[in-house]
Amino acid sequence: MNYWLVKSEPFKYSWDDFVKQGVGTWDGVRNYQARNNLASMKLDDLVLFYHSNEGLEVVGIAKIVKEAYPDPTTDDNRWVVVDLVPVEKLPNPVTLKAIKADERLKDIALIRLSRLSVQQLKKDEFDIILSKAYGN
DNA sequence: GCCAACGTTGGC
DNA sequence: GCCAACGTTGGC
Repeated sequence: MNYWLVKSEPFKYSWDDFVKQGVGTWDGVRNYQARNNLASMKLDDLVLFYHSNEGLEVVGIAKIVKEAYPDPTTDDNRWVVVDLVPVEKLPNPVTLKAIKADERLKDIALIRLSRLSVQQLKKDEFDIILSKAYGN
């Protein structure tokens, strides 16, 4: 089982849009590193949903329901998408600020590679973020 | 709205 | 194959 974090700008595609839709296709990735991560996602992997630009916080958990297949929004066969479904909205969103403030999360891609839109998380990092979401 | 970080493109 | 120029992302 792997753990991931994806970023979306809420005014384009927010967590609420995602929930309304039920199944979300993660399309439009045009970056090789992000694409490679998409291609590595396995069924039932868990994915944190982060709002970039506005909100700047992890808002929910999703999971993979369909592994990588060619991106239907382009003819270019280099790009792939995955399908996700919402699992749960976090009771307390975890802000970028809170993540930055945690010594144990210093090295996660969200901080180190802030521009990467699809990132892998270690289980530890995933658990730390969730503990903040469910703790007080 | 600015700017840093980083990926991509294209000339040589 | 290097590197400058440029575009994009995303935090502030």
